[in-house]
Amino acid sequence: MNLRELSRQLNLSQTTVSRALNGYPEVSEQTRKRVTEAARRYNYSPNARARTLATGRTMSIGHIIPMSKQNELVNMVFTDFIAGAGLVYAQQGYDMTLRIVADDGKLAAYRSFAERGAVDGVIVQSPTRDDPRIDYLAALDIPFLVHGRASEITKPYPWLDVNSKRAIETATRHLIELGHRRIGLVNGHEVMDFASRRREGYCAALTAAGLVVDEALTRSGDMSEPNGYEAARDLLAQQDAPTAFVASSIVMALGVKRAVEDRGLRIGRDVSVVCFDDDISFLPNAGETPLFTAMRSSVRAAGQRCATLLIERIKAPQAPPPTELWEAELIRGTSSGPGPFA
Amino acid sequence: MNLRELSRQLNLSQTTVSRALNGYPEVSEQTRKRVTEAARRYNYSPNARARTLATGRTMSIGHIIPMSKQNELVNMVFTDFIAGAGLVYAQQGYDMTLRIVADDGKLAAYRSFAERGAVDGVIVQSPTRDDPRIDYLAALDIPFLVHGRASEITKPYPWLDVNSKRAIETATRHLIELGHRRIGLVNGHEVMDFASRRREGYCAALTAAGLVVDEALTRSGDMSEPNGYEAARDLLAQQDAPTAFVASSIVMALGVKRAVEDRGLRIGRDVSVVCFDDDISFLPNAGETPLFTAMRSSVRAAGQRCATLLIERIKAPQAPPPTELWEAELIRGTSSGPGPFA
DNA sequence: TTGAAAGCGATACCAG
DNA sequence: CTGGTATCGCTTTCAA
Repeated sequence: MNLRELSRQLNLSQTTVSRALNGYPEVSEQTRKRVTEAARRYNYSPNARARTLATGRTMSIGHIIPMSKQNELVNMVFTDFIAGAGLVYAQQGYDMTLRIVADDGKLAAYRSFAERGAVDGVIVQSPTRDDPRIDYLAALDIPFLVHGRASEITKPYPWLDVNSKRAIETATRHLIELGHRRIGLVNGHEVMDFASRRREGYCAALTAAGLVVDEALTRSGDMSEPNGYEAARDLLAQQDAPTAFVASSIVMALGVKRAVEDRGLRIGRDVSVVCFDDDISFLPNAGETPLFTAMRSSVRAAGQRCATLLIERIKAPQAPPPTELWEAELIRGTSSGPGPFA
Repeated sequence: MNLRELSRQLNLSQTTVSRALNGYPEVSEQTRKRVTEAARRYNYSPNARARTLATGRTMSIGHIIPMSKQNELVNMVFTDFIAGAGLVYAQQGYDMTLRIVADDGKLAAYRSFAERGAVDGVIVQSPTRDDPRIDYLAALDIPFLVHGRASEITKPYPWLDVNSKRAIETATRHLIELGHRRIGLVNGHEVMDFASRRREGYCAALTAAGLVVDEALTRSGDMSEPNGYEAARDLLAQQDAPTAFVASSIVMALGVKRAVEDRGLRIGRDVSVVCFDDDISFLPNAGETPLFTAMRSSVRAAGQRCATLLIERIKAPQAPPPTELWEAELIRGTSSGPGPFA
């Protein structure tokens, strides 16, 4: 049953039926009732494809998820984020259009979404410091929202980010206050914006305490457990090894932990480890610590907020780009499980 | 730039341009070249919304993810499944349309996908024994594929399932061969098809060994760690407590483990635990054991295969519904971590 | 308050 | 091999 048939049954024009069903005020209540009843009786439901063409809106938001060939696994950061965003979309009548792509296909995927008008807006996740997607999307003139920031991009664009720098700064200061003087940094790739901000926080805390930043105590690389392990192992093997670590993610912290224990040291006694993360990827050996729970719900909250902001932007594209900086609470590990802790 | 403008630039009809771009054979190579070049030059890309209406295909597949109010977390089973499916979709030119809904909104969500023609096909996950979605979708005449089965539904429908019964049967037999005579079953809700099959496997193994099924040794409920804990705790508190457990998922096995240890018993010495799972939900205290890895990639594989089957079905709707039963390998835990093991 | 008709931007049939 | 034209099913002016 489509609109034409329905309107014929009712002896009304398509226009009127459409208006009645879409809640336009100029329809008499009586007609509206007739129409809605008939619609229900004939089980009419408007064709989404046609509506989409007629209105120019798809009522769906694009998300692109990179899946690197090597790890073969989708970074689960995206899971909770998507769950949060999806809740908001559902509530607002949007669907999520998801595409899984290889890392090198990301840009093309955004382009395809935007140019073909397949979605009404897109979310950009995990930007690099100079992420090309941002200019690209701005030029294509499609509403978007970045989860994170790209510090090298100066033109205003809409983003929501968590204050990585401050969080790591606080964490590092915490270690300094515990008496540590040689503190290792096990960071992600610093082309990633958040990773470079985390280094800034680390450096800021050291400097503020009158300590010098020793490059030999910092490492950056894949945010994986094995890489955290290797980094910490190397750092611990140095003479004058660090007595504490700042890890840039839980996953890496777990690698650090393993390296520490491999040397026969004990975390919390011989070595302190703190970490910050809104990357709640699958965690080898991570327990359901309060930390972990907090991470998950924090990412979900970010997803919700990003979705909300994006939808607002879709509805009011002229408004100045929203920017929102979240202050992360420093969560001290009180875990009784094998999670990372201070 | 749209088709009409492009065709005017070229002094060709829309028809010809469309044909040239879509690789129809009846276009002369020369024209095709002119067209493709112009398309590139003008950065033309066909409007997805219009194409969707014209062809009647959306080139997207619907997935519905229930998010129960209570646990507030999306069951991560879906993550790897979706990753696998998404890979196939991307490869075949499909997008995934995702909707997160409350448990009680599932049916309506499928309906909305189907009736409005918003997607070309849908995936049904975690069916109950008599899942209403199946008849519903069949009546709506939209291609679908069930991951799992609904044993009470007799009409043929397309599905892919893993042989839960056999897996649990094997696992239970394994325990019997170890000498256990009182074996507890910690199962999911048995309205879920897979859970009822798992019970069947459990019973079959016992019966085959000449043992009687003691209902007092079986529990079913939420597939959560706390529920696994409670179930096992209760069973262990009985006189004549079980000396071994079959858990229906890793998560529950972890609860069982906790209950066992709470009683001062040791797994592998005092009590044996086996589990089967293609539910790779977030695991409190689970390690990246080979078991776990295997689960994840198994679910991903299932996602891939389901996607493939569904797309085939979309392309050949008349073909008899495909059905595929996968035999699960029984993975013995050789984990050195805190995972569940035999 | 209602209706006629013009889009939306492609695809696809039927002629030539 | 190319073109004219109807079509997909709705929304949205514009007129009445």
